[in-house]
Amino acid sequence: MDDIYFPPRELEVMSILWKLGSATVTEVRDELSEKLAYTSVLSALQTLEEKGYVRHEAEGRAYRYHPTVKAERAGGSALARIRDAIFQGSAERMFAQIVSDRGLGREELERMRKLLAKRLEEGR
Amino acid sequence: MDDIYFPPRELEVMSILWKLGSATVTEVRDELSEKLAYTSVLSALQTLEEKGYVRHEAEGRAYRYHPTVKAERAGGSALARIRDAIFQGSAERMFAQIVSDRGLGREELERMRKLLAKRLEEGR
DNA sequence: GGCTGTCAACGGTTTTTTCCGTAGATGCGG
DNA sequence: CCGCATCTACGGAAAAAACCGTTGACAGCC
Repeated sequence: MDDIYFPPRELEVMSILWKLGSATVTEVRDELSEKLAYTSVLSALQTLEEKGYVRHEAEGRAYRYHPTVKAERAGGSALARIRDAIFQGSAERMFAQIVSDRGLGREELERMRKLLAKRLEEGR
Repeated sequence: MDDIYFPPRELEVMSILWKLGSATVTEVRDELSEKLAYTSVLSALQTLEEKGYVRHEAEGRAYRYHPTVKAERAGGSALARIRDAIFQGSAERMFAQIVSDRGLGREELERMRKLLAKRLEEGR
């Protein structure tokens, strides 16, 4: 599949767009962890647009940027890359790493269990 | 925790070191998906060493490179980054994405179920 | 000793990523 | 209409990443 990859800053910008659904330059800027110049944020968005990961439409005088890639798809690509490169292709090992997170709550784990159970049924 | 991040090529090199346990420049080179010049591979390893992710020892005339970071730890860091940036902090959503992979076999899913069950017990 | 092959060091080019200053357009309040 | 604020476009600097040519060191072989 075409492989989606975001360098650190571009990933942070995409993260904001996924969270907000869409955003203007100023809105992205306000959400960033570090305070960057307006033009820096604009540049990032323009780069992402050039790569085809976002599009924009006019909104008053400003542009509103929309992601053109779903988070799930980017996530799938990123997870596959990690699974293959770091866990040597083992989804199980990757899963073990996720599950070992001490910050996981009981409810969250329960919902994972349900999801897995459902997947085991349907999958035959 | 200190955040571990590998750009694409460096990740591929690390992947090979994790797989083989350790490797010389030539061995890494032979495993690479694209055929790079010897010096290109050496450069990548030297960069990684500068960043502290590998170390080397003499082996005959050559150097043998060892990862100084465990795959699990790099994996944990990468997964946390994906969870936060792409799945907006939801391990559950991330998990759902993993589980939706059609390539997952029944046995693998079963072992995941067991892992999760165990985690649910011990966690109180 | 001279030749050959393998190796690391060094330096440099190219490309990508990150960041921002400046300039020009436009809208708004007075 | 003027000044001010807000926005995009443009270009470019700076840093990081990717790649490799050249050089000199050294070992093995004849």
